[in-house]
Amino acid sequence: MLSQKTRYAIRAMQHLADNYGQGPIQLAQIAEAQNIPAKFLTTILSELSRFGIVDSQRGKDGGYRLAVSPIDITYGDLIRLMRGSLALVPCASRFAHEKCKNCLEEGDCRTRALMLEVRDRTAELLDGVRLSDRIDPVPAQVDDQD
Amino acid sequence: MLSQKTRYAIRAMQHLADNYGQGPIQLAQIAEAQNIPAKFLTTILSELSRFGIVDSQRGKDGGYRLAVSPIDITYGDLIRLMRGSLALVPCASRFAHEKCKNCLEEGDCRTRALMLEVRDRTAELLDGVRLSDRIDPVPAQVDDQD
DNA sequence: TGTATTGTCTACTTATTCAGTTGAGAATAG
DNA sequence: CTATTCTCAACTGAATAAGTAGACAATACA
Repeated sequence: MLSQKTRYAIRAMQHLADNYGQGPIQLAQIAEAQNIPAKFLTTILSELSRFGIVDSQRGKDGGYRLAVSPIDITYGDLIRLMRGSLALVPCASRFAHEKCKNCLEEGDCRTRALMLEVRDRTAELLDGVRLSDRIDPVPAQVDDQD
Repeated sequence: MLSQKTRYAIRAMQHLADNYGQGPIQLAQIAEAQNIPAKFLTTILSELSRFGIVDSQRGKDGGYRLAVSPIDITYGDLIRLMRGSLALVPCASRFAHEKCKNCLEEGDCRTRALMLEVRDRTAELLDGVRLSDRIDPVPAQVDDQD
């Protein structure tokens, strides 16, 4: 699961993408529109700013804007940035690869091939959609069946 | 990421699958072969037993065995059992669907469609491989690039 | 110059989850 | 009836997540 913080970051970035090229957007406005606790959002936006993916401006009429065109930011980028990896297990990560603790040797691992496949396919999907893409919302789920 | 407990559960189940039809396997043996803390494994196996996916037998020469043929257990089943869901966000889960906390209305959600696609594709892969399948291990990763 | 505004940063706090242990108990074989 | 093996509830300690507090820095504008 994505953490709450990652989800907030995604929504904040969508908000900035929707207002790209329109001058700085204030934190308070994002917080309200996206239903994110304002104080927590400061942590998140400062972090994104340190990552260099948003620019910030202080003082009157200050705020935040994307540092990069929304066409150049994928959902995969955002999740990797906030969470470190798209993979289900450390040994199946491609950018943050490390040995799974207490596991057998990687060469003997019975699931790594499958986990790599899942991570690759997930990356393909998440890197295929950009912040500039308008995604049609799917109707809310009614049934309760995963 | 999968929790350590989920990863232990998967390895324990693989061990039982490898010894399917050969009488009960003792916890201590699984723990040693799979490098899992024995006491923790009791918690895990008892849980799996309560789920009805393994049978246990107490007393001398007791142990555990799969309650179901390994051909009828997929990796997706195991992860869902231990983690509750394959999805990246609660609202994209199909079997454990619930609203994401502090989110916008589902009908307005900009990422749900994408998250549903990821979860469906992940499920397809994970439910396509069974405990009975012998997966060829992938050579250990050398480079560090996810 | 100075004051209101808006973001930055470090350091908490509090809640939750994870990982694992303890220890008493119950079934079974012999 | 005893040794073995699983069962179960409760507990602990560590890590992570989620969020808050509050002092500080930059900027605009008067």
